[in-house]
Amino acid sequence: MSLFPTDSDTAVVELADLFHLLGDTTRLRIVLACLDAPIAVNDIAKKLTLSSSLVSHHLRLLRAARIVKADRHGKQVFYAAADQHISDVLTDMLAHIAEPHLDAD
Amino acid sequence: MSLFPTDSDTAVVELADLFHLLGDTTRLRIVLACLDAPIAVNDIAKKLTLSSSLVSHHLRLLRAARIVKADRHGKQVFYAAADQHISDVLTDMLAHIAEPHLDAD
DNA sequence: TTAACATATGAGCATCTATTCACTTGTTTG
DNA sequence: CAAACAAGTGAATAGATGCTCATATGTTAA
Repeated sequence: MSLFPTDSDTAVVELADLFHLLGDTTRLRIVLACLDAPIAVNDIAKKLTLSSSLVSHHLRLLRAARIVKADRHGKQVFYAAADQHISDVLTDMLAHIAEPHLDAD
Repeated sequence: MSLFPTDSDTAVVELADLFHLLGDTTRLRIVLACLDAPIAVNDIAKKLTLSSSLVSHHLRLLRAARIVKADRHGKQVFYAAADQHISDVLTDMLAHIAEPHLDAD
């Protein structure tokens, strides 16, 4: 297959799913909170001022898409970015935002 | 600021907006269609079997976020990826999908 | 076992959004 | 000018989804 998949390719759906998950502010914040070091659900909730219920809901989706991975230590479950590509994607997107642009369309 | 922005940072909102736009299958297909070479609205519509109205609606959003850029030639308007970071992001995400993983959570 | 804590999950609701349809705007040619 | 073609836009709607609340599951300590 070519570098970028064609219309009917299931990879498009997979790609869209991943981007969709990162496309929510709350969920993106949760991912960002997991980037530096593994962090427990409650600590994410406190850090972002969210209910642990909501954080858990989002982590469920993020884990299912393998954007984050879970690691239980006693009562707590620590979450971290699943692989390097996740932070690479975020770095690229930040670069896109930083890209200089004239407002000439 | 640190590599990755903090909670209240407006960059988080900007990032989420970009991901949100790529998080729709139709819109993502449109972006992918613009990657290889500039392509006219009608040609995108034909290639993806969509109404040109729908394509136009999506391109409006994609252009506003500077994911694609527009170039008019006569009656037609050609769209292309706005900068290299966009295809970089897609490449990274594809790598994430390709990442080997055991289904052990 | 019971209690306390940490995380997970189901249902309901309010909000958002992708799509369609009708129409308008812009461009070139006759 | 009018006609034909390309693209853009507004409104309406059907479906998706993030959040809250209540509850359940899992883990450790007493």
